[in-house]
Amino acid sequence: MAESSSRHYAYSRKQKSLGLLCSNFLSMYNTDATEFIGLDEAAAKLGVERRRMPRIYDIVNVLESVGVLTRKAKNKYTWKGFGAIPKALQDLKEEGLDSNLKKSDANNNAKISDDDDEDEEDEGLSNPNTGSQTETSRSSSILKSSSLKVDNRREKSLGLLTQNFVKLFLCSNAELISLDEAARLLLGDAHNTSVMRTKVRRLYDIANALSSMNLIEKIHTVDTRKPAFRWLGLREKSENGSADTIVLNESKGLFLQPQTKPKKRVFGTDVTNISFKKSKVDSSNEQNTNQCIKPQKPRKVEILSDRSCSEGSKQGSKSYQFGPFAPVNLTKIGNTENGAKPVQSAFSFAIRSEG
DNA sequence: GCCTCCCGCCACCAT
DNA sequence: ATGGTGGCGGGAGGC
Repeated sequence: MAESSSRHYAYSRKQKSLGLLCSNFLSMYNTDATEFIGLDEAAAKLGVERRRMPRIYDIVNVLESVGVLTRKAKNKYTWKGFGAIPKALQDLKEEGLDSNLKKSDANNNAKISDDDDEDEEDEGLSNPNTGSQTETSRSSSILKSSSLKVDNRREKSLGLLTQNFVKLFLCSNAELISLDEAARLLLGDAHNTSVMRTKVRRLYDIANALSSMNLIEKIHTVDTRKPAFRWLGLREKSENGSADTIVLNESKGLFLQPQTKPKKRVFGTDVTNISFKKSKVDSSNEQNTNQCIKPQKPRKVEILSDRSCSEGSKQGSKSYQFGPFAPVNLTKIGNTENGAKPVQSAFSFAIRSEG
């Protein structure tokens, strides 16, 4: 044990990060040729040692949660690809909304009010056994337990947690959810600090994997410095490249927010200010690059995103774009120097009020 | 026994 | 120093 601390700096933790591993995993298999994936083989190709197999499992579980993979058998997965994500999200959303209805029924339809109590607390993602079926309902493999006992193990699985985490975004109008809030919502209400801490730890894992797919983005709020996640979902770029429209498939532009200055309230946190910043991963010398960009409102915003937001993906620019999970050299930090950044969308978190 | 992977200690690192 | 991040691997549950 003592030696673990004596590890030289010969290597960087980043090189072993879950996010990077996930990126590499994705770029390695994201081809038409991919059909089946053997975890041992994957580990070997990625240079993952045996003892680090748990990391592979972590990734695979997250990927499976969003439809990219499907478990076939032990150590065996079927590659579905990114094209399967929309459908998976759709299902997830339906599941979430469904269970949501059951719970709060016609209780809070027009929750346009403001207040501050988290109305999404009833998100219906907490229940342990009662409504658990809704969550894993059609998740194919995940549920194959068939027994009502819903293994404790399953309940705490990274995969289920991932799905619930995603539902948080899909089923609410929030685009931004703080780490704390996510942990709280996903846990119910932790009066136990250690339990919360553990949950948060898992959230980091999930977030890293999801980030490498560009489904979410990690950011920091200015005032409290607390970490938060921003839903990116499946984005579509307009020819302009300026409009970062979030298009969750056929779901009536759920996350699109007008600029009607919502009531800034981000799950408990008062994120009044947010400003863009760049990734820390390859932040060689970009400390001055992160000036506060001011939209049009007088309030400045500062978002410290770990993984830059807009990336110059060179894929077809018409349909969905799953960020370029950069190969080994990751860190894209596309072009981030001019204003014109889609900062606005950062305001989209408020309660959507539309008529 | 091997496959899975939950759990949380504690080092790392930005502030 | 503080507190967010996250590598890491022990160990337990599930075949």
